[in-house]
Amino acid sequence: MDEARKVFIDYLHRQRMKVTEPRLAIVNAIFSRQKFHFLADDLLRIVNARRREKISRATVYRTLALLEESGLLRRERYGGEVSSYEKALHEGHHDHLICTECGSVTEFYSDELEKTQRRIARRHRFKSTDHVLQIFGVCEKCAK
Amino acid sequence: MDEARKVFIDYLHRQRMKVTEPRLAIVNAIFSRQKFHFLADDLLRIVNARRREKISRATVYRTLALLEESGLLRRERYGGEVSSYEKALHEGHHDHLICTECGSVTEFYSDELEKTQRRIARRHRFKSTDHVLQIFGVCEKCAK
DNA sequence: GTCTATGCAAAAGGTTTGCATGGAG
DNA sequence: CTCCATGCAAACCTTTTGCATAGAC
Repeated sequence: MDEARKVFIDYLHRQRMKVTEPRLAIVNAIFSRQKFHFLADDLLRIVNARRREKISRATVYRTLALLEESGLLRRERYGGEVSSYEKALHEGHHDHLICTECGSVTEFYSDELEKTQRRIARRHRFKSTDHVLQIFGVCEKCAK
Repeated sequence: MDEARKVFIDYLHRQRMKVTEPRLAIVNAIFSRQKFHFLADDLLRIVNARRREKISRATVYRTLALLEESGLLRRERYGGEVSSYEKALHEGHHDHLICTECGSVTEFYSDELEKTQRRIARRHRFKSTDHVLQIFGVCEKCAK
């Protein structure tokens, strides 16, 4: 996605930060791939796979933080110890079905669910801004 | 709650593990308090507050693991880096309203929500076993 | 007495940071 | 030319583990 690249560059300009090669390489690595979720460590490996001058772990983490601030990524932790990152460009909030067998994550969106949640929040006089719903279980493939 | 203490002791017996003073001190500290959620580090501080012979961090973690295995606690991670533990005695599944201002956690249960989730899982041919729903926002108190 | 639990300190594992240097603007 | 970004290594922080000793059964 060149869309993401553009958003990121705009963000850097707005913040008077520099558009550097390592930063671009990282956004490209993330958004030219179709996977929605990944771990910092996987990204490090992927982005450096075909490079002579390796990008350091520190830079990967620093760039992930920028991507999060710019709204391009969302950082999450599913019960595990490591953070995973999710692309946020394909916006429109959604929730997750997480397979405990193979670890696959399926996204879904349900308007009904959103409405129910808003109703619950209202009932508790809670001003909700966001939510995370993870349904754990076994996906179709693993169920066979 | 003496209920929890009893369940824990039974569990230890069943596992041929020892009922030691530090273990009892930890269950008591957790279940004589009304809070449902806490961090390992807070627990360490609380349990040692009035003790001459301090319980070590290692023992606290080891005991928390036992309490989790025995079903008395549930371990969770809300986006932060540290685990928090939730008492599981007051059973019956429930979800959380989490205030991003003061960090307070309010529990709720909605049958309608449960049904909707089951419907979604079915639609995706996903065998759900469990789920976690966290609604983030601002609680009534902090909203003022 | 035996064998598990404890404390201590060190190890782990993911993430962050300080500092000197390299490179964008 | 001026600062910000990078790499490296060390620091961090929570949690886990190895080992010698203390204590439950």
